[in-house]
Amino acid sequence: MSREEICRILEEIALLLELKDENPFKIKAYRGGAETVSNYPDDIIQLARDQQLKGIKGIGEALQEKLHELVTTGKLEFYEKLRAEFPSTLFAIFDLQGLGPKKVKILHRDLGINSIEDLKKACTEGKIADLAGFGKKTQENILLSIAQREQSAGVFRLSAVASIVAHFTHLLREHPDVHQVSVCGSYRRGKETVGDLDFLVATSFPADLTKFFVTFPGIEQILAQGDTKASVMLADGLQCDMRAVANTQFPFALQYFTGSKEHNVALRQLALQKGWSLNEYAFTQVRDDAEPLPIVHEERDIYTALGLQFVPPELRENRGELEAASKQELPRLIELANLRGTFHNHTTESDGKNLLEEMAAAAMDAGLQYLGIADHSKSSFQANGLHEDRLLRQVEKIRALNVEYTPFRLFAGSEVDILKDGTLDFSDEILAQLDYCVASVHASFTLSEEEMTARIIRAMENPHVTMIGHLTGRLLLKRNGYAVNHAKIIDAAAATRTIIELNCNPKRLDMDWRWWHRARDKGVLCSINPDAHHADQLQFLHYGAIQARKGWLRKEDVVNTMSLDKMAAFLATPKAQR
DNA sequence: GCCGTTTTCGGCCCGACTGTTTTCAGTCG
Repeated sequence: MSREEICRILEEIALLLELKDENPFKIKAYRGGAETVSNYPDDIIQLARDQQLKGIKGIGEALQEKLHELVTTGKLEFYEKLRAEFPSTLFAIFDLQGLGPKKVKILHRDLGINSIEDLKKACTEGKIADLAGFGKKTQENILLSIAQREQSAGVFRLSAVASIVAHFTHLLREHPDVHQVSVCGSYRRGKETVGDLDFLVATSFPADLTKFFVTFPGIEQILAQGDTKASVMLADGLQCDMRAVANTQFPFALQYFTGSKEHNVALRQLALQKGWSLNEYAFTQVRDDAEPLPIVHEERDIYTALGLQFVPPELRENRGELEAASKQELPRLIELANLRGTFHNHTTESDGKNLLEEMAAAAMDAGLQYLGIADHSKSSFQANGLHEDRLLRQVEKIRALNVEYTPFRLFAGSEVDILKDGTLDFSDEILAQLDYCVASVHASFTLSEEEMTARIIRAMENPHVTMIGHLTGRLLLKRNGYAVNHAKIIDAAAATRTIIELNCNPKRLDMDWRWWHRARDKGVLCSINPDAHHADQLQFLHYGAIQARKGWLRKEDVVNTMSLDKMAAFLATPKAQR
């Protein structure tokens, strides 16, 4: 039983207890237990097996016993009994925005609703509006939520499939008859979400490879299996395809299956101009007066043959990359290794899981020169936001630690709430004592686009606001961002010299990559920030680099590529003169 | 269900917003 499975079961218990109207603090205890299990820095499975969980904060006697039962028997009687009381399809309803345990319980009890399908039917039949505590508006909102969910069904966040990609790629690479392996498709292009995974292998024995592929762990159903292609469905609904080609075909297949479709269509048109046809296997001559066929050893040679610069996969979205490549004007894209530090990180002082010192140690381990600490401000109650006195004490502590940490450096900041009217949660006098500040919206999401845009612009006009955090507040596949006029925000950012964050928490990836090219052209700087609530989450910078590349950003467009000296000088310069 | 220089019970995160009500319950961050 894996750590993830245990967490899922504890979370599910919490939901079930909510349905049963249990003591909310008991529910909280199960959630806390899941959190502890997920973040525990040691082998908590082994500790549970050896009954050595005593003393771990958040795991009391009851959870100690339950975890022991889970890891030794693979089952938990308490959970099985609880689960038998409700249909499993009921859980999906909790994912809908606006529906919590109380409402779900009423729907289940009074209308016998057991699934999203039942719920949708009841809504369209107008049965929901008559329920006590519900109304017409609620009914409409539920239908909206369902529509949004349907839109994103069978779609996964990039980070959610990363481990499957690594695992399957590894298994394929280990096979003795495989020469080359790559994942293709939207995953290779670094799209924020993917619908399926495409694996490509070069081999002389394709049929053996498709046979091998369908034996991979976690496969629930084999959708198709032929001599060169296999298609499978994993238990979580993720479809994985594998294609096997000859070694000489590999570069063509890699290019073809990476896409995007629109990029490929444009590329094939270029080939036709030279008298060649391009498909997933080769160039072929289609006109007598065609130029001689090029020799292709690797993917790059295809682009070269067409008179193009190599187009990195992240840019292959048919958004001007071929035109730029034909003029040799593609930007030299930023790389993860260019990052020297990062801002917007939390500690246990607000809702982070690691101490200030632990976050600093993780940053040093990651090879960073500096780390910005930006805990929540007081209005974010739910996140244990800091009042002025706690903030100033933290600043003092950071200054003291910096003496010891030299040449590494902590920057003292705050993730200050942008209040409903665009003013900030801290006064200018307080903000002036910080090295920087990230200003973010955490409440009043339902303002009109005009109001929300004005609200954020007002915050940017504050000389102490260094950068705007998670611009739209979106949670990928879960919640749309609040209404913001990106173009106006970008213009205001340029005018006020305010940095825009690329929040690289894989659930957010906000501001969206589609806007960065425009921001860059207006001279707006980007800060790639993990929004880390745990020391391990500094690794999110990896996703930030990918999204920045998708947004055509170069090293010079991203502030946290600056060396420590330059960064310190930059922050010390008044905002208007940066 | 967890926790404890108030240690075996009593407290545990608080406020805004929405949609339902006619003073508030449910949900969310």
